[in-house]
Parts: sequence; C-alpha cells; structure tokens
Amino acid sequence: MARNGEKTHKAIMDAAEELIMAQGYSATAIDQIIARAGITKGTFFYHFPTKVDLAHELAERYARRDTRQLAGKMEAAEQATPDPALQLLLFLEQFIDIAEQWTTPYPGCLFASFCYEAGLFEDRTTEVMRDSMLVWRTRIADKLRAAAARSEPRLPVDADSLADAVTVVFEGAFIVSRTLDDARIVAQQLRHLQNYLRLLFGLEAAAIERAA
Amino acid sequence: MARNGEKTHKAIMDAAEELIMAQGYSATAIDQIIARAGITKGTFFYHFPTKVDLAHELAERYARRDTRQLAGKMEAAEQATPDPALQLLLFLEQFIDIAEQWTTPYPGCLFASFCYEAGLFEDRTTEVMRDSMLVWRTRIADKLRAAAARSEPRLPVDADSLADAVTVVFEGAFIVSRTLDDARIVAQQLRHLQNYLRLLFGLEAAAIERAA
DNA sequence: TGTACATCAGTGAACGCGCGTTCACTGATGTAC
DNA sequence: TGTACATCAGTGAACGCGCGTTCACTGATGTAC
Repeated sequence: MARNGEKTHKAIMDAAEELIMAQGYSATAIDQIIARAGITKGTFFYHFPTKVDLAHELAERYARRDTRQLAGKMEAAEQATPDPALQLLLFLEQFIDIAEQWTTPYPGCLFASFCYEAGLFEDRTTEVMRDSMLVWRTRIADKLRAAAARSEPRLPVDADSLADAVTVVFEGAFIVSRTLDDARIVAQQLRHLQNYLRLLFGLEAAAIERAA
Repeated sequence: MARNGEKTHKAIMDAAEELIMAQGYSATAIDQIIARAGITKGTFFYHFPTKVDLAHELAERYARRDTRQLAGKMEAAEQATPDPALQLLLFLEQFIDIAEQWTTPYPGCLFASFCYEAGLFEDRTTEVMRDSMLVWRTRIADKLRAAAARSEPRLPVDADSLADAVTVVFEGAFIVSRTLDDARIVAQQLRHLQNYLRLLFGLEAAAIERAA
C-alpha cells in the first residue's frame, strides 16, 4: 500500500506537465522538474523509472481527463435537450463559455506537443493519444448520425470526419492562439465550428439560448 | 561573393527541417543533421553560428515558401473567377487536390513544431511565425470582406477570425492526421471548411467545378 | 509489550555519455602588383 | 606572366557542461513473533 507517495507523485507530474507544455518534452530537463516540484533527483527516479515513463503517465492522465471532459459536457447537453443536433451545439457552447474567460493564450494540448516529438516515446504512449482522439470521434459521430437521421443535413457529410473537426479546431486554435498571442482565438474558432453545424442542420442561434 | 557554399547551406537546412519536423527541434542533434547532410561538424558551424540561428533561418525560409504558396494559389483562383467567395472555394480546392494525393500523413508545419518549444528561440523567430500567419489572415480576410459586400453571409461572421480558420484547420488537421496515422484527414477537414464557406455564401458544389 | 526486521519514501553524490561549441588547420580559388 | 597574399569552404579533434541514470544510504512507519 502506498502510504503517502501519491502527493509527491502528483507534484512531479503537475510540474512536468506545465514545463513540457511550455517548452516541449526534450527541452524540459529533469532538474527543472524537480526544482519546480521541490524534491530531489533521487525522489524523481524513485517514482519514475525513466523520463519516458513519465511521458507515458502524463499522456495517460491527460487522456483520462480529456475523456472525462467529453463525457461530462456531453451528458450535460443531453439533459438540456433531446435533439441530437442541438446537443452538439450545446456541447460546443460549454467549451466556448470557458474559452471566452481566458485572458491569456491557453497553453495547449499535451498530445499536440508530443505529436511533433513523436519517435521519442514508446508505442503504447502514442496509442494512448490515438485512442483518446478516437473516443471523441466515436462519441460525436454517433450524435451526428442521430442528428442526420432526424433531419437531413444541407450538404452530404461524413460523420466521422465531421466529428474529427472538433478535435481539429481545438488543436489548430491552440496553435494559432499561442503563435499570435491572442487568447480569444479558441472561442472564435469553436463558434465557427458551431456555425457550420447550425447551417448543416438548419438551427437558429435562438435555439441554443432556449435550451441553455 | 559566396562561391559555392549555397548548396551545402541548403543541404544542411533540408536535413534539419526533415529531422526537426519528425522529432522536434530539441530532440534533433547537430550530429544527426550533419550525418544526413553528409558533412562534418566544422562545416555546420561555418554556415550557422549557433543551433538557434539555424532555427531562425528555417523559420524564415518556411515563411517565405508559405507566403509564396498563399499568393500563387490565390492568384490562380482570381484568374479563374471574378467572384471573391468562389475564389476562396477555388483557393481551398487547390490544397484539397494536393492533400488528396497523399498516401502517408503529411509531416506537419514547422511553426506548429516550434510553437510547443517556444522559449528556446529568439524573439525575432517567433515574430517571423506570427507575421507569416498574419499575412494569411489579411489576404483571406480581404477576400471575405469583398464576398460579404457582394452578398450578405447567412450568418454574421467576423472576417479576421474566419480567415484564421484556414490556418486553424491546416494546423489542427496536421496534428490529427499524424496522431491517427491517417493521410486523408487534411483533405477531409479542408472540405469541411469549404462546405462552411459554401453554406455561408450560398454557393453550390457545381459552381466550383464550373470555375475550375 | 518489546524487539527485530521489512518496506516505504526520499536523499544527494557520483558517473558517463552526448551535446553544442571552439579552434587550429587545409586546400582550392580569387585578387593585387 | 609569375608570385604573394586573402578569402572561401570545409575538416576533425578537443572541450566542458548538462543531461538522464545509478546507487549506497537514511529515517520513519508498519509487521511478525
């Protein structure tokens, strides 16, 4: 039974995640991580056999949180309305509400950070990232198919690729937001995606407000 | 006058760009670059004072090519039709045509790779990236304003943020394509963006084919 | 209840490899007189 | 036209720092008899 190493374990992961998101995995030295976590090098290697194992655990934790967010926000939308198209608009609306509060660019997505350093990690780590993205695709595509069954979209669209668009907009908006140093970009881009869905399924802006 | 160092200079940059795109800047050692370029370490430092200078030159070259692509494809679209909304659809169509040929995921965008390692580079380097993105915004937003002046879009949209959506989709699609190891994703996502513009400006698919 | 031992969590010095960078040098080509 | 020197492009050995990793050790807490 772990007595009380969990707090330290988490402190290391929190420090590492912040630093890696800011400078990338390779550029983040273990010395920096332990300085921020307020521990010694021996402690680090007591908790993580190698740096690559830390990366894997970070990816796993990120994926868990990511999936939890997806599920939570989707359920909230489902409780607000029975209409699947409108559920998706409300699903996005929740993220827009959050993103509109940001005053400084969101640090980004750990998976995107890892993506451009691929090859340094173990296969099981890239699988965690892949699986996490596919959970979003599946959950949202199902909703899109239900929406299309109710009323045919204005244009013929593939549910899977349209579902992927949600992840695409998040990932792309994080990068543009950071590069242009403009915190508003993520909310703006999610709104465009929401607009696209509204036009496809013929929903008015008022419908969102009524349901919310 | 440089006699013939240019060929070597380019060989170094080409090798570096490939490697950095695959593994990131920090993870790419100069030893790897010189091995791939087939030169010695002394030669590398004859051409680039530091590794950070190499990064800067890579960003500058990438930005030049990027801007050239934007200009070239936009001019081609302008010569095909006088309608600004249709020009944008044709502009995207050219990228879709290219992306549809890919059989393996596109390596990605150098700026995105650098974005998650920001802080390692000089300010002038991040400025190059920023300026490059703003060129796309300006050029496309002008076109969107011209289109909106001709016929009002179905939904009220901000020209700048809608212009940014092009960069957002590219950046996001690169990441999702790489993570899911699926080469078709970039073309699919650009098609969704094209759909959005079509719905906003009320254009049919046939209009694109007629103009192309 | 007391004692011996095991486990947990953490320490900090040491190691060795690989990294970015430096430097004295070479040979080919161009320029001055 | 021949000679002396400068510049260009490239070489490869050497350096020293920082990195990820190892290891013998400590002290506190839990468990067996």
